[in-house]
Amino acid sequence: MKDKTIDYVLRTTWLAVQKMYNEEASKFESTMATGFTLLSIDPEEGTPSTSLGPKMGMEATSLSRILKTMETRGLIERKPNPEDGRGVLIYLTDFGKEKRGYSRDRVLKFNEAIRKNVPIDKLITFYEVADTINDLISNKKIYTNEVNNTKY
Amino acid sequence: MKDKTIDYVLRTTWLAVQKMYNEEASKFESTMATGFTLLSIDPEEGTPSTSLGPKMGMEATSLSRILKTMETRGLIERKPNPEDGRGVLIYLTDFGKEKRGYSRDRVLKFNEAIRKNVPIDKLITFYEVADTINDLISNKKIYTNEVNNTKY
DNA sequence: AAAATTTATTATGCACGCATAATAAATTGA
DNA sequence: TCAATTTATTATGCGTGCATAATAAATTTT
Repeated sequence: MKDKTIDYVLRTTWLAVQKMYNEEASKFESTMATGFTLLSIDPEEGTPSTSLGPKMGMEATSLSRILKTMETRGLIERKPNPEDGRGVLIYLTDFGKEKRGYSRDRVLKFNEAIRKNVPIDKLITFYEVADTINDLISNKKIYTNEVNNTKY
Repeated sequence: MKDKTIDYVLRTTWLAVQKMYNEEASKFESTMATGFTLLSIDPEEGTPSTSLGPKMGMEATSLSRILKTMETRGLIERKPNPEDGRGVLIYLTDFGKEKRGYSRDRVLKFNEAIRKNVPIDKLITFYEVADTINDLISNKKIYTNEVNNTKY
């Protein structure tokens, strides 16, 4: 494993998690992204769709299609936001609340399993390294000093 | 960051890396996956396409479409494997070799930047935790003990 | 050797996320 | 106030990866 690049490790580990979540979600006719979205919607009151992107770490434009699919499947309802003519409030249906419970269970179980099998200090280091990677990328410090097109 | 779930950290960090690689690749009319594939192909001799999936950590079926696109774009040639009537050997074109150099540069620069900014012991821990996550998933130890459909 | 199984590949459909462009409403500025 | 800008949303196209099914060649079994 240590001879692999950092991007390889990140990529394959994430793909494994994604695959696992999608396999689990398929057991209750759902998907990973739908599950994550359900968990980001307040089950008690209208959730402004603007709040979902930041919470889930993705672009609003990516969410739009997911929400549309979720509405088609009867998991949510989109209602106009009375306080903002552009905006939308998301409401979970009873069906959506049911699926949300299943998703919540899967996410909790996965995260518990990791915490039980990884010492806390190592987990903290893992988070720190992820933070550093995100910082390096968002600060654009990697490719800025003159792009090198050397051929190998 | 520490209040985020492990899957959230993995997902968003990988998405940031993917986005960065795609932005870089677009500067030389390529994509991330094409770059990774180019780097897995031996520039000197025919590469059996069977070797690519394991090396890149993905299914052969996923690669098939990527290779087709790469051939269409003139980066590679697929020739029948004389030693196996089912198989295919991949050859880089000169154009493919040129793009391979650009991709190699980007991957090296990224991994160097991380290594310069993350102490080696922390990086090792990062790899260890990733290993543990992959093990837990592939050993199916997370959801096997009676699926719990409790509603929340 | 013939039948059954496995392996390599392709095609197709779907999920997930970004980029870009369009539209409409809200906000800012002159 | 009216124009310019910003913000929220949707639509669309594309890249990336998996699942499934089909096909053909190789291997194993009988």
